[in-house]
Amino acid sequence: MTTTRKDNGRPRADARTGTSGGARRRAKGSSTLASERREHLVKLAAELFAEKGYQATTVRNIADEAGILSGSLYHHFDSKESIVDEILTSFFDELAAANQAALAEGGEPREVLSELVRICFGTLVPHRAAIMVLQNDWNYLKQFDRFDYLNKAEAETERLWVGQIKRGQESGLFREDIDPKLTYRMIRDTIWVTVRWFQPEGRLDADGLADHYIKVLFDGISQHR
Amino acid sequence: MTTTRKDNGRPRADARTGTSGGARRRAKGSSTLASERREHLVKLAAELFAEKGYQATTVRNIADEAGILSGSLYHHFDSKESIVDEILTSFFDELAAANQAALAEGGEPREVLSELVRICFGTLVPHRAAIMVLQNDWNYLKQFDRFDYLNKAEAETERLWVGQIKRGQESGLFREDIDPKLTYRMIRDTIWVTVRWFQPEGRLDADGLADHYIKVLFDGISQHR
Amino acid sequence: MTTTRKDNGRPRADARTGTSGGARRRAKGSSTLASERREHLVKLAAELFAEKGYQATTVRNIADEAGILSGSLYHHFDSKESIVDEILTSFFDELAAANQAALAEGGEPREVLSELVRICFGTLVPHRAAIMVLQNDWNYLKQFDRFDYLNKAEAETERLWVGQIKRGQESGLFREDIDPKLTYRMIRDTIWVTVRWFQPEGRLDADGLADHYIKVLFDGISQHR
Amino acid sequence: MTTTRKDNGRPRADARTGTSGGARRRAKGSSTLASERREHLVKLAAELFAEKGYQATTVRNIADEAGILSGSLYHHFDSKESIVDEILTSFFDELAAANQAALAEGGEPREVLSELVRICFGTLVPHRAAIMVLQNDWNYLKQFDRFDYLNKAEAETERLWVGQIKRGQESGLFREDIDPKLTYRMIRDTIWVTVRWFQPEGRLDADGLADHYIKVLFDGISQHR
DNA sequence: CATGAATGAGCTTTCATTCAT
DNA sequence: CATGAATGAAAGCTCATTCAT
Repeated sequence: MTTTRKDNGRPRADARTGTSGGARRRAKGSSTLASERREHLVKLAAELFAEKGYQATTVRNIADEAGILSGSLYHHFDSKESIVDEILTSFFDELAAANQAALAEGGEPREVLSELVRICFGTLVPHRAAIMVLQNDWNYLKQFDRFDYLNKAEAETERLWVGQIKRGQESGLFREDIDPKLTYRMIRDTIWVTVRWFQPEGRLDADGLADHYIKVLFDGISQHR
Repeated sequence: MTTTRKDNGRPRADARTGTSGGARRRAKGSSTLASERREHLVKLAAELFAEKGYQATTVRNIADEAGILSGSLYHHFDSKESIVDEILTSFFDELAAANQAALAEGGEPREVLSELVRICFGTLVPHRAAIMVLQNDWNYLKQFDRFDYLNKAEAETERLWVGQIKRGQESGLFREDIDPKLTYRMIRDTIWVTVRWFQPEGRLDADGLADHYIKVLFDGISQHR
Repeated sequence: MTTTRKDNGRPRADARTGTSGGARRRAKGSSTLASERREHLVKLAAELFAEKGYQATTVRNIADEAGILSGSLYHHFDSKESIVDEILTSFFDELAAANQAALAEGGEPREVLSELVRICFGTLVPHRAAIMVLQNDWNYLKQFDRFDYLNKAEAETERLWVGQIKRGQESGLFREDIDPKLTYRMIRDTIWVTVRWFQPEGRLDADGLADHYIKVLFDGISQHR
Repeated sequence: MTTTRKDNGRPRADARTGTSGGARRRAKGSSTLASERREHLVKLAAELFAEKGYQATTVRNIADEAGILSGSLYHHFDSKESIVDEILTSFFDELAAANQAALAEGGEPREVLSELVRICFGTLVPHRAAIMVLQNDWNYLKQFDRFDYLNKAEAETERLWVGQIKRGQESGLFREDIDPKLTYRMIRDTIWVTVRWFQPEGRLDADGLADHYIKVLFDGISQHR
């Protein structure tokens, strides 16, 4: 048995931290190479999923891009689903970690919320494909049990945001007449959906977008003298 | 020559205005009946597209829902594409008309913008399927030339919104430090994306949602003394 | 029951002679009108079969051409096969009659053969479609029992031609070293296949073609002093 | 990059000359084997096309004959069209090469023409299917752009034949009162159409047929004392 | 006679996946 | 690890034909 991960596609803890256990086990480091190959394939697939959509991307498309035959992909992944799973998992894991860190740092609700917004916008470039898939293909992917964990992660995120909004209302910082849950959803969607047209090379980069949005979010578009 | 429309799937003018020319022909009643049957099928398809997505919905799914065989659908439509085309066209036509009407009525930019927002939220229920398809399947559909007209319609809508935002800035009503185009896109996306979780039977109906969003949009979530 | 012929598609004797029995039965002559309508439809179908081929021509193509719906064709014919059957039958009947007449007239084998050749070329215009179908679609149609009669008719024609060739050889008019049956087949094919490129409006009309071919057939292309 | 040819179906030069480049690569042997499999499938398809016609032969028919599923054929070919394309191309390439060789050898027009006739008859057995398809299905296939090259090839062949006929007329060998183009077409058609009834096992083989036809062509069927 | 709706069988093609080599 | 061949299920679509109205 090799260390190649074909089982569930969910990265094990050590795979994410970068301290590959495989390297320790294999003097020659071949499993690390394998892992690099694997990550390369995931990246290629991600690009295609982002561009054409998950369903419209065939495993042959991915294989072609990698210069191999479609059947050969199954040495690295046990299904097309497991590839996208890997893309999504890595995104969610990173996001959750960043969110936790922001929370841990503490501060006024406005500061925390701003930081959460900035974190979201910050994933737009490194996790473009995952967000694109979530925006375009989630309606399809949600039917598979294997992706249930995404709903759980999202619920947890919602809990966290809504908590901050309520805290802001209680401390008199935020208006009383807004619905925390509703407001969270709108913020969330507004941010993620930008992935469809956002161009990192454009006039505004991700940080610029975040700043712009934070302004509007907290104070609206009206002129307040 | 028959009245069955299989050609381009784009509704004729009289079909959109509501003063159905077909009604006048009702003497034989067949053309109206045919049109009703057709509309019924479109509705069934729309429901399925909304729920499962365009690609994941098979023509057999649609036919099953209608209690006929898949081949029989082709008596009414040229192709699967032409069905979704019909759904989208009817949405865009109605939206464009409503937008024009709002513009024509005039008023301060804040009033016009509020009305535009309300119009958008107002389509959430009657055109749920079209909006759902646009959110979930546009990335796929855009590759087909036949849907190019949607891009044109969207460009026109953008022109209209951005015009109002700029007018508001010029008259000192809206902040100078927001980007009109960017702001429009965020508003647009924030509204349409709600289709994914909006439940008309829930706590807030479409009007309630609109009001809530208009508040946040103009004045932000911060408490302004 | 009307006099409309839906049964086997093979014209009854009186239908071919032109002295329509139907006219006698119906004072109003409606059946004659029906017959004209029917013949018109056959003509339209023939044109399409000639141009696109039998298989590639759909009953909808035919109906479209006639300005009716495909189902309506089945009031006149009981199947697509019966339409082509009618086209072929009328061709073969006329050809057989002309051949018989040529035989009956008698004369030297060279004269008779020339006449037979001329008859064949003479059908090129009035029976273009039938000949085209026979050239292009016979390989497909032959599988259906209903067209077996065409083989019999062809066998009879072959008997007749071969008889003349043999008679010519016996009387010393034709070379001894040619195979009668083989020669017949080549003559036959050479003539009919011209339907693919023959243009009645071109440099040579059907008679011109016949004369040209007769020259070559009897004396070859070599210069004989 | 693999050696499997799915692109245009037109054989590469080395595949036609017989000095298979694949043979050199035989070390692994896979590419040669693949090519053999492919050729085998083409042969099976050719047989079916010849017997039932191109349109009437389904890809399932072909797959059944090969003992595989219809979808599996698409591992080897792009489409049904590309299979027949391969059949026709290989025929035309070989014919063109043989014609060129005959021309290059030179000789009196009568000799050259005789050789051309013999070449045509000579393809009757090895390329039976291609010729059959051309006779029966060309009327259908010609509508596809991909087969335009066949028209060009035919035009080139015509140029070549007509040139020889004219040369014969100028040198006084052939009669002046025959139309070169017309004569060519009749010769051409007379030869190819024999594919419909020619049986290599019969009384005359392809050479016998050719000799018989050459006799009639040059000197006619009349007894010339 | 014609319509309009539907049938039912079949079509070519696609595609994720498997597996012996 | 990769290939090449195949599977098997399903996809969108076509078409001759039927039949109640």
